[in-house]
Amino acid sequence: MAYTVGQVAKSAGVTVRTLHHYDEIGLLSPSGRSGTGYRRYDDADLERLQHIRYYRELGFPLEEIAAILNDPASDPAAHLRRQHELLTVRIKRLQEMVTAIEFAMEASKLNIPLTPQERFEVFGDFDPDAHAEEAEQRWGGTEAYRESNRRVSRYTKDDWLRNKAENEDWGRRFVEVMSSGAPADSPAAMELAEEHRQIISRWFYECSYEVHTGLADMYVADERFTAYFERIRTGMAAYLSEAIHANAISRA
Amino acid sequence: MAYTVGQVAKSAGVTVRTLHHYDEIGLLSPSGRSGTGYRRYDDADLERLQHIRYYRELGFPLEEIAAILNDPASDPAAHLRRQHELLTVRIKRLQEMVTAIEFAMEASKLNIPLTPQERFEVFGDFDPDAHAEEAEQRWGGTEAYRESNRRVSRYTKDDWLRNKAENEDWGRRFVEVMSSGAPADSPAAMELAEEHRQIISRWFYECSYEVHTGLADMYVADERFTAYFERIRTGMAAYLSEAIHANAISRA
DNA sequence: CTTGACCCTCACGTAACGGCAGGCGGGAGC
DNA sequence: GCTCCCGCCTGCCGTTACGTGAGGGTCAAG
Repeated sequence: MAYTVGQVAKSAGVTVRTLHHYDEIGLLSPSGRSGTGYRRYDDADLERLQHIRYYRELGFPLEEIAAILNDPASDPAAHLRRQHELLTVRIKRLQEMVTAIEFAMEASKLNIPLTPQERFEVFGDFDPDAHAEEAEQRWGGTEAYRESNRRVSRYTKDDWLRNKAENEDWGRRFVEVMSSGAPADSPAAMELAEEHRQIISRWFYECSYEVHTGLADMYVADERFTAYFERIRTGMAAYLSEAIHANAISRA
Repeated sequence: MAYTVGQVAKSAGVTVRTLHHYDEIGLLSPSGRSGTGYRRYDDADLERLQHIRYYRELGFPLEEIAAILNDPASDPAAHLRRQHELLTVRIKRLQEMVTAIEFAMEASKLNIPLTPQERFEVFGDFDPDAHAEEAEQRWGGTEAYRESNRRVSRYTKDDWLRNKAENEDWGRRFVEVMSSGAPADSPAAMELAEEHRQIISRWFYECSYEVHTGLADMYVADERFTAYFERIRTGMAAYLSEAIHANAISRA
């Protein structure tokens, strides 16, 4: 039931220095000391540290965390509730960022210029004068980044040409199906919609049916995307959008 | 097509000082200056800033961002792909944190002690010696936090007593249904499972059917949770779990 | 031609630790 | 009982990513 700094640091995923720092500023002082001055943490200290870690992950400054944790009005359960709420808000925000990236990616693929607002919309929508920053240290050393780095750098100039060719080939065949008079929910059109989805998944990002229909909506909702497809073939934006929706429904 | 620092700062959601800083360290130098020395940013600068903001949000140190962006091997599209991937990884991690909170909340509700590993599991699973930190500044000023604060602090001692009473009342009625011999997928049992879900939603966090079945699984998978329910009534853990699952299926 | 909002360059301040120096403590192996 | 290495201690200076003025030009609207 009593732990040393090293043990606490290891299990909580922080450094000893961090625990020293928390002690210095009075955010987390161990409940006791050994005869020789060693810090001794108990289970209550660990619970407090758990809350500290979560609030830190959510971006709160230490001073504020101290204020929140020392507030006698909110017990441990209240903190868990608040953390749960803040986490879900945050997840929502990251999901919006993902959507924004997908939008930017489509725009970049189709050579459509973005306005400043569109580029930064997702950053500027909470408090007009308080914006969110983040400084997650040493992410560069994590698996996720290395993996991403490996994948991204695998694309060579050659790959790009192949991707372009694949896209153009798909476009030709899609126009053919359109011209044949087959409806947008015909097997042939749906098959090409599915191929469209798989091309995105292969070259860009895992494109679920949900994400795919999101793109479809974008194609008809945003006039620049619409214009891009209309230049290829009149009515293509709506037709493609419908085919994507039909495909998503039939595969679900 | 040319913007001043102030305009860029406003639309990108950063301060002028930040842009000055990026200029100083050579991360983002405006493409030109006016005759009187004013910084002039163009669209390419904005695109670069967009990438900087996303990488920052993902926690990369500025130096590394500079290295990534100056790498001739990866074009803008490659950055978007990488950001998309990193964001989804991050979302997954936050979702794991949410689950961990739900676990901790149930444990706290039922007075079950957690081991250090369980408290910090979610923090310690990437690189054994490189952990993720975050310092999103001024979150304390955002809407999300204030809202959360308002909600959490609304609970008074009185509320807690009411919550406890509500829970006990539910428990009594649940045991009654069990004793009546009705199967776990009977309307009566399912009705009480639904009520269980709504009590959680009302008092703790929005508990979807998915989250609810997650809890149900926990009740039978973790012996401490099982033991808690078994002390109330033999077979209750499995019965409750089954009722929750049946309820979720029938409502979906 | 003034005035207020906006821009410039220093330059010091801050938060949350990282990292090292210099020194004590402790337990396991001889 | 001694040694040896690892873990703990307390300073203390360094770093990142800006914040926050100070002191002084600039630009457009009235």
